[in-house]
Amino acid sequence: MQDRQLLVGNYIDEKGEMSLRELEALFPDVSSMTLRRDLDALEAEGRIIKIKGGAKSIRHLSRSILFQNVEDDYGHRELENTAAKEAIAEAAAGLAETGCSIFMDAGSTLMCLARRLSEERRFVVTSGINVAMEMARNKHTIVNLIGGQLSRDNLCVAGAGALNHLQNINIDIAFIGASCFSAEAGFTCGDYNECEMKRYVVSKAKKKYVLMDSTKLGRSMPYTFARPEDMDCLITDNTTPMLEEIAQRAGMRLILAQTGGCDH
Amino acid sequence: MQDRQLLVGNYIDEKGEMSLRELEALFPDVSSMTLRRDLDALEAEGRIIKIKGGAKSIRHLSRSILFQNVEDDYGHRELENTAAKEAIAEAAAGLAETGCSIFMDAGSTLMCLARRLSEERRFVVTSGINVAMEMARNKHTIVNLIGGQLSRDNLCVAGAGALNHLQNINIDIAFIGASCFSAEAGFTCGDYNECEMKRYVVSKAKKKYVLMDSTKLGRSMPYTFARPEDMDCLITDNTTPMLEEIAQRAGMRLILAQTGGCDH
DNA sequence: GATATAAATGTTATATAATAACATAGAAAT
DNA sequence: ATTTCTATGTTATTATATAACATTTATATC
Repeated sequence: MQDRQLLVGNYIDEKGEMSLRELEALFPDVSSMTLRRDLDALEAEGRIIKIKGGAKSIRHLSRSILFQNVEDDYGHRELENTAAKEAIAEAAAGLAETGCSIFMDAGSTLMCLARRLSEERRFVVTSGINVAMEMARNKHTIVNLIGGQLSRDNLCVAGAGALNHLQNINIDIAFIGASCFSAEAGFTCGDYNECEMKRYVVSKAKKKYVLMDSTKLGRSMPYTFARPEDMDCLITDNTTPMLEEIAQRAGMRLILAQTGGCDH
Repeated sequence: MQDRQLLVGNYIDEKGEMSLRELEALFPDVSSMTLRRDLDALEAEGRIIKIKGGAKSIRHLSRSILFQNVEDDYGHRELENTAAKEAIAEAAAGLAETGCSIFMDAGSTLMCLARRLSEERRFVVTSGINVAMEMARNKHTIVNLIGGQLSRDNLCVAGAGALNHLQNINIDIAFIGASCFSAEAGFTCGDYNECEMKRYVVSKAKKKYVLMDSTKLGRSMPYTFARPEDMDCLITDNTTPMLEEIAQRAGMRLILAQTGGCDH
């Protein structure tokens, strides 16, 4: 039956990867050979790829590919601190009201957020082409991509055209990523165009949230795009007394995202 | 040795997929167990994924994912007429001089072209976010992405912002895709914004090439973005006497791309 | 409604591949 | 020179995939 085949596909998409054993447990009234044949069919459709003892979801793989930021010379990148980023994204997702216009920055933390938001009807402006691609999965989401020069590093577009483009767009909520934060320099990033773009968004948006994991605390990059007093809220995974003081003085709310495991 | 492991990775990237047998033949002086362990390491790095009897390249998979145009309701799409598209792209690649500014449209044929162009130093403006992603693979290519609303169907951005954006960009060579061509309607496409964008590019570019496989001949879509006399050249995989006459009268060059297999 | 045909599923035997555990050789460190 | 570690090889075992055939279920045709 086609029914079961679709179900199998959905299960695999959901979990990312499933063993034949798990499938057998889920479908006890068909033989494992039938399930194998289902996997064959799904693979032929390009929906999954079979691995030893099970299968992986292509859709899921595509997510990790989009994450993988056109990999660096050794192929490893952005695998760092995933737990923190996921937690931060989870916390941010709670702040993304529906029915309003949302700006989403580029970067891996924002990509984590995109995954969580891609199920609902929304209007999204973004500077990240992987974010755009992820959000476009949902038929009911309108995705607007900023134009400009593409940065290989973080798949972010920025530049002269970007500012023009943003001029005519209203932003209710802006989710912005930061490369670093320090007391002296504020929120910084390493690219001039990107910095200008972020600064413009900050000046324009009604609510401004910055997403940054705690490893970026106390460091700085060349370009400052905002000071604490410019932002409504910082969502991060760890705090210091210093940071709390700065936040309090600037009237910037601090949200501490709980990472999955215990964190002592 | 790390050396061999890198080599194995490169081979797999190149061929997209390799069996253990093939690897054994390529590396006769190590045992198959060693090669297995290499595959384990490469998989841990996220470079390949192991399948029964061999491995697949993630980089290669990512290409098919980018192709797969945010799949339609049944997951199959754009697998049609791949041979023709590849041949057309191959012919077009020969026309893409280096050291000039190139516009690349969105769509699967253009994505085929992107794969071929992504090895050289270039300046590229594009409306396709998958095209942009593919081109960004090369460190020496500057990629400029048009902004605007993203179409789920073909991962194309277009709209008001796009025209503004294009205003300040000079285009030496434009590679444009077409959904349909007919004698009465000329080159057409199905989206208004996209049509305007294409038309603007055509008006602006010094050389204008249109890429279209022959299945799209004789049909038409709502919006006309160019007539034969507007274009310098049509690259396709098959011709008709009718088409040849039209081309001749309009002064549009016809390039016939040879598909791999014999085509009688 | 009966029969023929095709499609889907089940069963088994066989071939193939993956793993684990241990053995060996080569390189780096002391 | 000796130790230690890492990379590689060997083998036996286990698990998995495949192929071929048997059976059931659905579909079409008369």
